Amino acid sequence: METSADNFFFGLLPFTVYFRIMPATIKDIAQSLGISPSTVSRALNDHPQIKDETKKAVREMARKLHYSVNQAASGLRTNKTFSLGVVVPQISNYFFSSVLGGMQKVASENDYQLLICQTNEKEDEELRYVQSLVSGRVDGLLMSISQETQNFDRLAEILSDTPVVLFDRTSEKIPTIHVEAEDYRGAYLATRHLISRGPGKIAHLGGPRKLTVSQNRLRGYKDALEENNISFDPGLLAHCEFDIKKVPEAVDKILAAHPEVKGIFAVNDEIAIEAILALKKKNIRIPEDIAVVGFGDYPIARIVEPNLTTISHYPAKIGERATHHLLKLINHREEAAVMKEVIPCELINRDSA
Amino acid sequence: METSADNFFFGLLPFTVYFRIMPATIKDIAQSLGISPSTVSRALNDHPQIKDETKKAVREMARKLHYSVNQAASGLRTNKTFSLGVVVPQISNYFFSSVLGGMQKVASENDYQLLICQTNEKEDEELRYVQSLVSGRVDGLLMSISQETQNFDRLAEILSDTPVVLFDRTSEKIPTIHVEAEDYRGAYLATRHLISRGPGKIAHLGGPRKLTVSQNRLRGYKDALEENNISFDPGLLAHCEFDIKKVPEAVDKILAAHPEVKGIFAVNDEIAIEAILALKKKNIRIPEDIAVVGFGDYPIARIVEPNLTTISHYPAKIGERATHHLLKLINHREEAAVMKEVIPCELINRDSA
DNA sequence: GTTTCCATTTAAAACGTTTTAAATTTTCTG
DNA sequence: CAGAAAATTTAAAACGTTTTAAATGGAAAC
Repeated sequence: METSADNFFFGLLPFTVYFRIMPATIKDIAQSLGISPSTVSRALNDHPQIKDETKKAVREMARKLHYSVNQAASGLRTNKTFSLGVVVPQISNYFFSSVLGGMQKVASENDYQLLICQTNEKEDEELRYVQSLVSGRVDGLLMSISQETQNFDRLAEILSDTPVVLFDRTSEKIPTIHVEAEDYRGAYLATRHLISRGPGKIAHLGGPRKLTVSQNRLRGYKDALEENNISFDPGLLAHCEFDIKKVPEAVDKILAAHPEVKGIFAVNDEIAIEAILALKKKNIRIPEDIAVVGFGDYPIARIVEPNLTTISHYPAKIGERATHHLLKLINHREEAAVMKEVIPCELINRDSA
Repeated sequence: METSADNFFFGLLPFTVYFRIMPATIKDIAQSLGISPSTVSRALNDHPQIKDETKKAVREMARKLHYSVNQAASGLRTNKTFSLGVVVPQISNYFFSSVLGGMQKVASENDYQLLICQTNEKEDEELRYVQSLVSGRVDGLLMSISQETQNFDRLAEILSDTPVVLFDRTSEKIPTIHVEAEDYRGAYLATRHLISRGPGKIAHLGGPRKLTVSQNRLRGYKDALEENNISFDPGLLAHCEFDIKKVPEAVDKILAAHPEVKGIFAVNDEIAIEAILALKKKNIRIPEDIAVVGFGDYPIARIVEPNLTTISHYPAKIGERATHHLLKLINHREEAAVMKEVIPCELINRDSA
């Protein structure tokens, strides 16, 4: 744990930090007012059977003593934590951090807090986090499945006891509410847009094969081709696994097999932009020689030259809706049903296609 | 809460989700093995006084019954939550989401979890979150102060009872451990780099005046000028408040007053890139006419044209170190002292300067 | 066959809250 | 002013865990 950065300490002030004076409890309030703890508890929770006068006195004393409720105790008694667990493959990533922002918003509007975990796409970390969150830490789970995850049995088993909403990276093996971007239609729109620019072959730089997201975008691409009587050619498809380092090679491979390619649809904006960089390095003009469409409308899309035409899929909205559903699951579980919400996509027409 | 997106539901499968079969407790394990709950508790915690044979039996039964410890109960008894609260102005932002990634890493290595809140730069939300986190939810706090925050008294009071580490957005009014980027030196390096390109005026697009981060970067800029016998000219300084919409106007203002400007140092990469876009729109060549240096080394820095010369300040590292210090504070509070760690910066030389 | 000692196990209390059921006080009715 | 009804408060138990202090049982020592 110790690193060389330890050398960068400078003492600012020569005193030591102290803390954790035992915080005030309900009993303390009761004692100092000469009333019972149950009355204090009820007063604090605005129970109708408590006299207004008493409530006022209790609240005042609570403030005076810096009282704040012990969540562990309250949670133990009520079986509610007012926390939601979030399990994502990666936090520092435009898509997921935006989703998290949306989740935070809705959670906080409803007085819930977010416990956020990052799986690094590892199946075992994912399982460990889910396990830990489910054990009395959270009232429900928001989850986006890691790339690596193969075995859904254990996960489904753990989750069968807990309200959970899956978002973006979903699996039908976990029967619950799913919130996804309109990946299929987005890809369809993107591909159709490329086709509409004129005759020529359209290639696809795909994502990890296992992910439903990639699969749906691939289907959208294929269906758009088919609808325009273009037969799908596997030589025009390369999978980059969300890894930008693989892009130049993938572009080379496609161009070698099909020098006449007129358009590329990439599974996301990062890949699309790497493709643009690779094409520019070859002095291929965009969009005149090859047009490029991405997916996601990342902030870079309007910076890269040419500005990237892409599909916007509103990640914050995905987070908001997923959280909305989870809260509904938690608080009205009677009405809960297995279903899927798809957040609409939109084509953002810029200069790259 | 209901939005039009509710229309996008399609039932997937016609059944309802059920959950929350009462989870197994220590008592259940004890009962099914015919031993006492205390023995079970100790066995699960690998207490040395428990026979190996007993431990094995307990662990097996725990697995069989899908037992997992109730954190609320355990936390209530031990006064430990193994959670760290994180309060940031914004989650979906390259800098903060990267910091969060670093925090998650160190926290998880030490079996801690992260409770993450977003203040949206609002003082009242900040106070509300801190209040709520501190009340028995977390063992300590990682915090980056919101822009709006004026009154540190209440905050300092609440935090005096809890281990807390401030990062990036710090304030000396809260005497504890601070972890910051080397803002002063980074700005100094950036400005010196611009000066070294040849004679000419160097402008600065500054951040929110209240933030120590902005202040330190401004100091670095000024000191680099002074060291090269260039007197600071307020007409070369414009504050954009981290708001990219204000950049074109700020650039115009500076250029109107000083058409002979040869370099611009921006408080962060986003601002720098907006400045580049604004300059390009005026057909000003970068870096030949005006050179630009940013701060942060965001992913866009290597995409924009020309590629942005910038200062890398390693956000994940900031998160890792802050968490490291907080865990130390929590677990060895005797050694705790008020101090500051500064994470080194580095100039990343690309094409814009 | 006691006694001592050691290794294990256990009963019971505690953490701070909420809540059921009962008790107390106040107000109303005639 | 008694008695009923209503309003308000309270005692005590419960949530699931950890932990102190005490108990149990068996082996070793005498």
